[in-house]
Amino acid sequence: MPRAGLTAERVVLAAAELADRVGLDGVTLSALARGFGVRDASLYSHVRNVRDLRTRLTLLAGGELTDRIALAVAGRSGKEALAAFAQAYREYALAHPGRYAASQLPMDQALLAASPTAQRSIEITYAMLRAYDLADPELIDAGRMLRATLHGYVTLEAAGGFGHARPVQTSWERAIDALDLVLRRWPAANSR
Amino acid sequence: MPRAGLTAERVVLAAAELADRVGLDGVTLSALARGFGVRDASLYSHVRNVRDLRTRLTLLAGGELTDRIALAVAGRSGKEALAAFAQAYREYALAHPGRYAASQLPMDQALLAASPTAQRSIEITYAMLRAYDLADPELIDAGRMLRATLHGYVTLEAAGGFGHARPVQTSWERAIDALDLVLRRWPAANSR
DNA sequence: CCAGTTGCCTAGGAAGTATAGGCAACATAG
DNA sequence: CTATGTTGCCTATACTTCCTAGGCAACTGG
Repeated sequence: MPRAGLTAERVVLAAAELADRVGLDGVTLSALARGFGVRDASLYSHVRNVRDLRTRLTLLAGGELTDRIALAVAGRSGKEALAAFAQAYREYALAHPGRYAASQLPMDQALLAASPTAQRSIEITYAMLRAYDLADPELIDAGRMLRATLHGYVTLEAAGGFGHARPVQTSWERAIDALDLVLRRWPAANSR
Repeated sequence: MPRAGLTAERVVLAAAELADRVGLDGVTLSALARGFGVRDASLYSHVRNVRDLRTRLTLLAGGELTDRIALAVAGRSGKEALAAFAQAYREYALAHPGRYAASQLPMDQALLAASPTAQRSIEITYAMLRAYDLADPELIDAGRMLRATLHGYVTLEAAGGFGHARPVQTSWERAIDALDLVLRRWPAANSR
């Protein structure tokens, strides 16, 4: 039986492509094995189990998303950086829905803490927010809100949640404006 | 073989409770059948298939969430209504993680359009936003952003995405303040 | 070349989804 | 009450997915 030349990397990449094509739920070891022309049991030589595959996929997609964002915000600050950040984020999610979904999967906290990519993602976000003169602890609050808004937006969009005739792109641009506004005037704790 | 007295409603309710207990992924016809002390095949007398079960679960959870929100905002306006809305939203998600996840599942658009609950949810949201003097098309944009932020927040929270030591409740309160700020000063299209 | 490693396979089992047909509990009409 | 039609349960079965164990030969390195 000649070897098919599989490696863990190749398997994960194929999983990413399959996720984008048929959705994350469609990524099974069985489907991947069929794609490679091998038996499903053969994949266990390269990934430990489905959970291992998903973790690797999460890290791959998270890394890609972070790279995209880093490239987009490089050399920019203020609203320009925010818009670039958000645009890169949404474009990645639109172009790679399965990868994006994988990037947001809950993951073992220890693995997450050990991931250079996760750290980098946080640093890029905070660097951008510091240009709005935000510092601890407002930096944390604002960072969380930013992430929530972006994630919520692309998730609802992907789920067909914006059914109104109003073009989503227009609403998106308004949302970026709104985010810029609150980042410039982040509410203090006693603003109520 | 005496009948176990199952109905579709009972099955869906059990699914909701199981979802909250073990997560939405753990809701299987097999698990439900075990809970009722019947064979899995028996459940097909009450639900057409897994997809039908999920759709019913989505509608149930969506209705509960909408009821909670409606109750919370009744008689309130402005920031008080917003805070009540958001609090009801997050509390439901925290108390019923599986139900909440089910409420956000993509669903057949035709079924969604025919759902009184979905319509009601939209109406409640827009009623609240009108108190901020928002009108079409800003109403749509703002509504989308509100939903995105809330959904993103509770989703990231549930996935353990807010790992920093900063208490999430504090960040949450700041996010509501931020939302109130942008709703009061919703950016116009030419604000750039 | 030889020995050790390992990537493939088969075999098999567990769990979940789903269909078909049978039987008796159930509901309803006369 | 009885007869009849309905249907909720079961068993049997098939398929899919996930996973483990052991065997064999391709592969690697000395």
